[in-house]
Amino acid sequence: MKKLTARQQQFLDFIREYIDKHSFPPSIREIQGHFDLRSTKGVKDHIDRLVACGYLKRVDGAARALEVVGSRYKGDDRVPLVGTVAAGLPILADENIEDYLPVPSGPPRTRGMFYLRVSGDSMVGAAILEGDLVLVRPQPFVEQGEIAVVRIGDEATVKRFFKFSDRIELHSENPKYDPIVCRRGDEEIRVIGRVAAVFRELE
Amino acid sequence: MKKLTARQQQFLDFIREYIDKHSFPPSIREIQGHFDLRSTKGVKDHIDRLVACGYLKRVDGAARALEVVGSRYKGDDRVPLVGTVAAGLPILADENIEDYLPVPSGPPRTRGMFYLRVSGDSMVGAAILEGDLVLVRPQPFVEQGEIAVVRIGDEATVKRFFKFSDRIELHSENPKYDPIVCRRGDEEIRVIGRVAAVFRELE
DNA sequence: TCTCCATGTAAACATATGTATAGACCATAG
DNA sequence: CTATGGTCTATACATATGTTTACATGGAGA
Repeated sequence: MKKLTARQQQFLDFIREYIDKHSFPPSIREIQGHFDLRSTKGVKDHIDRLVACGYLKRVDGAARALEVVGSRYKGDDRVPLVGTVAAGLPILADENIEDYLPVPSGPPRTRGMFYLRVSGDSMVGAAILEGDLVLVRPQPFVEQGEIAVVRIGDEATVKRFFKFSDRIELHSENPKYDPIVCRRGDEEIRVIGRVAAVFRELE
Repeated sequence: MKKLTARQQQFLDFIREYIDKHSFPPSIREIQGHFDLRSTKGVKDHIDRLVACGYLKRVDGAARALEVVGSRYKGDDRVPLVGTVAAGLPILADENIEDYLPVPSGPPRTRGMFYLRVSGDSMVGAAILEGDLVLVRPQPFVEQGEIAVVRIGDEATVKRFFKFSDRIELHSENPKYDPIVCRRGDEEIRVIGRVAAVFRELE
């Protein structure tokens, strides 16, 4: 990513601040006004360069169709909160979306990710408590021992996932609960995704 | 806040989704296109009503100047990540800001709040692990037993806070560590704020 | 039934906004 | 020095976009 000149940085900063304040991007003439320019051309030049360098994206011709690259200022680092784990399916249906929440620490890819509220105390050993939100990255397989959201029959739960040649084991992180062992022919288990993060509000 | 009709809700939802996807709001004609309308008037009517009911804000006449009310889609629900607890002060200096992160579950007031990275394992019993981010709401006092960020002399730590007539006790949630007891005349303790939430990325 | 209201069509219209052409100024690298 | 690129003025133009007037439809409730 090419280095920006001081001036270019000023333009980018202004666009960011404007979006922060208004929640939509500025028009070219508004930028022009902010920098006290007599022509829109200068602004256009800067925007074109910021786009060329990858700091901005835009839709040509459309009004205020600017997007600051770098996720922090993009809308789609929000993911839906789709329901409660172990609350039965379908957990991924659109109608189940309770809210849209942002993801702290803009992760590399939020695409497709979603939050799920945890019920039960089976993962306290992993510092995941009842009521916590887990951020789920959907994927069909997880690494040995990773914390996953899995579907068992009609229910979704959070467990530590182990796969062996002849069976799958789902371990709770709570001595109160025994591992769930699943062999061929048993009720079907499907991995929904990996738990990428945990969020908890206190009180 | 007046209840919305199903149709109005659809329009609001679409605007949200559009912003999520593009990071800037749709134009009236884009909304029109999405709902397969033959006229822009219907859209205008809906937007006017959504504005009247307080679900949207907008700048009249300006292109794409829509804002979904509820802050969730506004930029300013971000709070700074200012450093690491127990890493020494000053933790609130501007120069210490490492990043700006969003707060899931749009809390009532993010104003003044900030994230702090936890070092050490003294709060594992409260499911707060090394490396977690704690969201801190600055306040000079906390309730009995609440988890607080406190400054002891030159250092900031996360502890459970108890105040008695003659002393203050700071309890770890880890049997390895004894409570810190502080009486008048001892090193000064100052409450920086209450831990309002915890965020952890796995791996 | 009649009215009201949410919803929509149709067609202009006004203006907000992006784009283009032509050229100037200036610092800096070659 | 000379060329290049970054920055900007001036002006005009094209079009994307919001606004408005007039009227139609269909369901819910008085």
